Amino acid sequence: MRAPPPLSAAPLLSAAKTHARLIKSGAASDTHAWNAVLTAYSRSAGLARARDLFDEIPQRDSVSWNALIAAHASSPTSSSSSSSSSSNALSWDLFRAMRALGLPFDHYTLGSVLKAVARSARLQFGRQLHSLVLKSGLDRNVFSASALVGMYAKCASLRDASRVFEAMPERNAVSWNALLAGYAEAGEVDAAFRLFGRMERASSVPDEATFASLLTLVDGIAYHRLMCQLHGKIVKYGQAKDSVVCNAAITAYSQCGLIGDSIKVFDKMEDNRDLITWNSMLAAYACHGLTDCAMELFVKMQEFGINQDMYTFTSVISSCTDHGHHNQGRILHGLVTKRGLDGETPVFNALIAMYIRTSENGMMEDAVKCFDSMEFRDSVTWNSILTGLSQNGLSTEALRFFGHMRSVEFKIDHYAFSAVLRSCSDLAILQLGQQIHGLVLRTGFASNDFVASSLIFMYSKCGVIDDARSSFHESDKCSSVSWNSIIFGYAQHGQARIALDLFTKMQERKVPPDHITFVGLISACSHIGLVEEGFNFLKTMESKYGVAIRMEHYACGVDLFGRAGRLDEAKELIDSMPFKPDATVWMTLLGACRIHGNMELASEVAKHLLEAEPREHSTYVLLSCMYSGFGMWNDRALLQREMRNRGLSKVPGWSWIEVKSKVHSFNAEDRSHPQAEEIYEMIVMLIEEIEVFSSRESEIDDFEFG
DNA sequence: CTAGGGTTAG
Repeated sequence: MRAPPPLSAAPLLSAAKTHARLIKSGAASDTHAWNAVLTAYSRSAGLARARDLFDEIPQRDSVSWNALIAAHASSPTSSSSSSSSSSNALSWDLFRAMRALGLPFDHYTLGSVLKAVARSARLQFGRQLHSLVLKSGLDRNVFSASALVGMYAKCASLRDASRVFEAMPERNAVSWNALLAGYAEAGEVDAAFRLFGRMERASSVPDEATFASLLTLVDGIAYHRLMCQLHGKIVKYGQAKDSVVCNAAITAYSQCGLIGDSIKVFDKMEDNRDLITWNSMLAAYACHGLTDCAMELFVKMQEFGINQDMYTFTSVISSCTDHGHHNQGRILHGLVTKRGLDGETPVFNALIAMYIRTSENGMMEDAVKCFDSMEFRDSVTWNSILTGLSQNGLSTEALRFFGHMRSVEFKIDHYAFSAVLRSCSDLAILQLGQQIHGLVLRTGFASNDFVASSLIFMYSKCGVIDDARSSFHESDKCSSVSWNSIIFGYAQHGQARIALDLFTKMQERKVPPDHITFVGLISACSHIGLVEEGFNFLKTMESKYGVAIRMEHYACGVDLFGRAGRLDEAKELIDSMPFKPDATVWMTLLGACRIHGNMELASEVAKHLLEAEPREHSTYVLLSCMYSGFGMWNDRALLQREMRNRGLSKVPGWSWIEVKSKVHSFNAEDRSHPQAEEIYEMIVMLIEEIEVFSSRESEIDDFEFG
């Protein structure tokens, strides 16, 4: 069970005294005094105590009912128990009971019921209350009208919220903030800041709630400038010391990459830190992968006697990023149980994600154990397991789990579709992928960029580039995600010109490219030998497009020169790198040495590789292959002995294809298939055809956009 | 007896 919330002793004590006096002195009719006790109890002793007291009041009036409804509408929430949803529902029931008794309601009543409706996002009830507000003329009351704005904003009906707001004869900061919070929640950055500008011009003074909402909009390094401007406004309106503003600022600074400023805000707070302050700082560390800082802060919180909650645990658990933190993760799991937080779905979702990240072998036992032990699972829970299976290459299990989800879960969303389609790609099972595509179309997820991206990936992997293109057309195309996939698809299919045209279209649509876009573009150029174009992307991606060059871009660049036989330039590129090249970069160069038969450079490169990753079997295989090509049998024998000494063996690669619901698999030089003769005959024919084709000039299709 | 705001997991 959960520890009860800390009670504020003084008001509770004096309320209890009044309560005792009321019972003893026979002042039963002093409803005013009873109501005061009711309010005090609901604030400091919890909902149950308030309900008991309500039953004791001899002559209940509207105020008694209002107080009880208000108590239900603001009782604390917990994801595990259904107490909040039921207490919200009870507010509504109490309101109906009150009216059935013929008691009049007022702006106090409606304010509370609207709050309860907003918290449970029951828009239909909210609309009924709206008509009551209008009928009773309370729409001119600033409390009722603001509560209405807040209700519509929380139910994500921003048009209604704004309509009520515009019709208000009188507004205060709460009215402005209610609408502003709606825009902030929906991520409507422009609308939110336009409203803020109006608020300033209307001489409404922005307060701490205004800035708390605005700060949540800061999301990514692109908001750096905006954050500076906001900081200026906060100082101007004297809100820089408010704890709620500071808490939001810690998160905002972290979001725009300025974790140092988050720490500064946190350090300055000292006297007015609350639980959310600590949780925000913890989340900032976790988000930046600063595991040690997060752990240290977590311990410090305990030393300060802070009552850690589910937010604390979800953050500190999510700071365990890799296998190195596996033990810390387990300890935290133990603490979760000890603190009685094992009923909290978000905490368990974080644990599942942690076990997936920190597992060494990509196995999912721990995560599945968590999943099995949970009482309340939400879509995040299901999707985490599915995504974990899919990302760890457990494709068959992912497909089976997806089937399970469909049979028990209420709704499959874009996360699930994206993951399961990815597994279809990995297995190259087109038929099942097409069936799931059908499901995607029926459920209306085809326009989602993530789903479309997986569809594009699947079709292009299965060689059906036209269907990949159709899926691209159906997507929203509003993020780089689907663009990247189609660019990759055409790059893999050797149609670099189309990939480059797509990049032009992407820019016309003002979709910002990211680091993955450039991997696609450079490798597209590499595949058809557009060396200068490819190198140009590498040279300008930082200066012209503001995308930082990463290791994989250098690997692409090495491939670009390497495939074209310009091995010296490939080597020069590696030498010019501002950071130490990793194994992939060297491996790319080694591959190029093999294609172009440069044994001298290959030996040099192999030295780097065997030093950096002595257990990588593919280095030995590539090198040994080259030795045979050059007839260097002694070197080959030495290398193979070395490989045996280190306990390494060649891991064969497999290919497979699905024909009429049967999967046929092959590995190199494999003649075990019953139709091997025919298959190899066909390969010879295909190779001839390819040679004829490539001797002609390649023709490029025109590409149309929708 | 009322209304708005800050922290979490894919």
